[in-house]
Amino acid sequence: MHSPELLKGTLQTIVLKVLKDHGKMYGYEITQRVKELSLGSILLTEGALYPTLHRLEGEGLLKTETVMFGKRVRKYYTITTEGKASVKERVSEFVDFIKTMGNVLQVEMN
Amino acid sequence: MHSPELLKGTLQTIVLKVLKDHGKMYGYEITQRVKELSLGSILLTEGALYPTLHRLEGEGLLKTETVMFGKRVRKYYTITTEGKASVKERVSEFVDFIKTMGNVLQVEMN
DNA sequence: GTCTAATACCTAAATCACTTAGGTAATAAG
DNA sequence: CTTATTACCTAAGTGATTTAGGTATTAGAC
Repeated sequence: MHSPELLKGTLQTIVLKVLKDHGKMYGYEITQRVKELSLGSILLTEGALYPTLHRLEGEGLLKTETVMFGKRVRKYYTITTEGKASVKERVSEFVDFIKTMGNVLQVEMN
Repeated sequence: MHSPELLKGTLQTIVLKVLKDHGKMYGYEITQRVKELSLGSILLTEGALYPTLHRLEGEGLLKTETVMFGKRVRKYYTITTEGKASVKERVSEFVDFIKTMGNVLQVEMN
């Protein structure tokens, strides 16, 4: 586990990117995928995730579809065209940030 | 300028690392050095910097020396042995974080 | 069969680093 | 003499995230 402070400001980008790469997913599934991709070091909390999903939906970057799975509800999220444009920008902004931090901290990031 | 949210959680690491690399410095000088190293994209605000310096001093990671420069006060900060250990840890933690983010966002950070 | 862990959604109060917005004062430039 | 820069500082406000709750279904262990 990383110190959680570093994660701040990256949650939206992570959610959008994972949804862009893996298509239709529901909230809980996103937490599991991120856990997998990060080898267990990024554990999204539900208290942060659900409000973020609702916000991204409200901004038109995600759209939803509620499905009954037996008696259990699943709310699937898909990225919109607008969301794809946004994630592209956010990821490249993140990469720029990392390059800058590499200069400031004088380390190689690879 | 990067979106400032990404910077959250990195301020202490930046301050400690810059002080480790450049030796004795005062607050204003740190803002200028960081601005330089980041090619103008990281502009530390004083409202964040000074409380951080005081906190790091309180934790024993920095020590200070106040010098009169003509009629102007300058408070020089130096990193302590404890601070050096801390910065080493924080930087490698940051590098780990970047690697993890590289996996999650599926991008090369170099 | 029932108890716990995992799945699956959600909200709301509290936290805390940081921004914003102040304040003081010396020096340099025009 | 007025503005920009240097140089320190504090405190209220902000906002993303944590913490701490709540509801309910399904699977596995004992």
